[in-house]
Amino acid sequence: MSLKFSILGLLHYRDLHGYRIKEVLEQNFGHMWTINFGQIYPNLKKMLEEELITVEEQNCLGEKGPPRKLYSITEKGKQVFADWIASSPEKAMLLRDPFLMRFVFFGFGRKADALKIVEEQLEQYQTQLQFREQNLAKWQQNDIYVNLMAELGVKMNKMFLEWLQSAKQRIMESEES
Amino acid sequence: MSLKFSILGLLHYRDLHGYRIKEVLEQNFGHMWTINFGQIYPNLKKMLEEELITVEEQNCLGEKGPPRKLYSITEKGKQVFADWIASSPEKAMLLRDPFLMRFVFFGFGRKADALKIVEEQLEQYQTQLQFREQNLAKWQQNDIYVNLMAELGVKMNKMFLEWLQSAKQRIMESEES
DNA sequence: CCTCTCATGTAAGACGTTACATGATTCA
DNA sequence: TGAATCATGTAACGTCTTACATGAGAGG
Repeated sequence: MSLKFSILGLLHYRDLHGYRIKEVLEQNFGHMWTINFGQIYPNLKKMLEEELITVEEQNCLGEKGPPRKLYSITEKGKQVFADWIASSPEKAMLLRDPFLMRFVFFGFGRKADALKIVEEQLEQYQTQLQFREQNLAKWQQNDIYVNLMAELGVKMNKMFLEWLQSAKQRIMESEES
Repeated sequence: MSLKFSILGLLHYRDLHGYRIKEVLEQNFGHMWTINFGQIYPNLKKMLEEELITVEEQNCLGEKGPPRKLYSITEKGKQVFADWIASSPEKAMLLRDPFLMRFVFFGFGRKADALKIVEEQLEQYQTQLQFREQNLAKWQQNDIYVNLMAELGVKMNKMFLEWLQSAKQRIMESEES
């Protein structure tokens, strides 16, 4: 379960509460990862029980905003994280793209429908590219790995965009089956 | 749930039984998708109830091999599939890569560990690339969309490989934090 | 005969999503 | 006062994975 380790990773940077964890994860991984409160809070609860993190409740003190719970990583948490990061990941990656899922079967649909959906996806890739280029700029001063990751995101996005543009041409030139 | 539609898509090409469906899906999407029998058989059962497919049991007839159940797509199934393929997909893609998940946090680990894991991943990308190039060659005569998809797979793989090679250089040249 | 592959299936549990419930603070 | 945002949480449901159970056929 990688949400657990993502949280431990983020807590290396600074203490966070659940709501903020979701924001940060969405900013960093939001283009390829969805996180729900329904996952975050139960996870934090479990990690507390495992003593990977500690909590400090900021109820009615001088801080502004509604009451929140600030989580910090423990020594045990750092150890568990360190073991994870030095262990070999499973090799398989999971790319689940609802667009590509349809795309591969477009031959059984109508060319006009295919082109309409391709058009929509091109816009999607363009919007996403802007977002990722902003991220890249924003993270310029971060550590080398975060930077490299952001660069990969931009490269990948550009490649998908170029691929889909040339695919659109090929589809338009193709004969109706 | 897209497994349902993948199965309907495959059944447009030819009738299949559950075991074969898994093989075909793994050959085509195996690098980005894992499918278990625990998903396939219950899905087929449900799709039968929804009358999207029909079944023909090949028990003790002249065919060789153990008894199997051959599934075909119905007219209703084709209709449901056609509606799906003409509908706009959700935009978000999901990229869940255990390697990248670790990579982004390598700054909190040791450089030697990072390099070891990067090395392993390079091999993984190389193996995968060979596999995808074979697929591309194999699908040369298939329809335009399947071809384009296979090309994307190869392009993406090459990009990841090149990115990780240059990342390795940058990591080696970087100062230990 | 034994093992491997082909083939179908179920059950338990982990993981993820959606929807709902609650309440405080902020700002118009 | 009312709506929007910040914040925490739970319950129900759906999906996915892992492990197991079963059995036929093929090949040594």
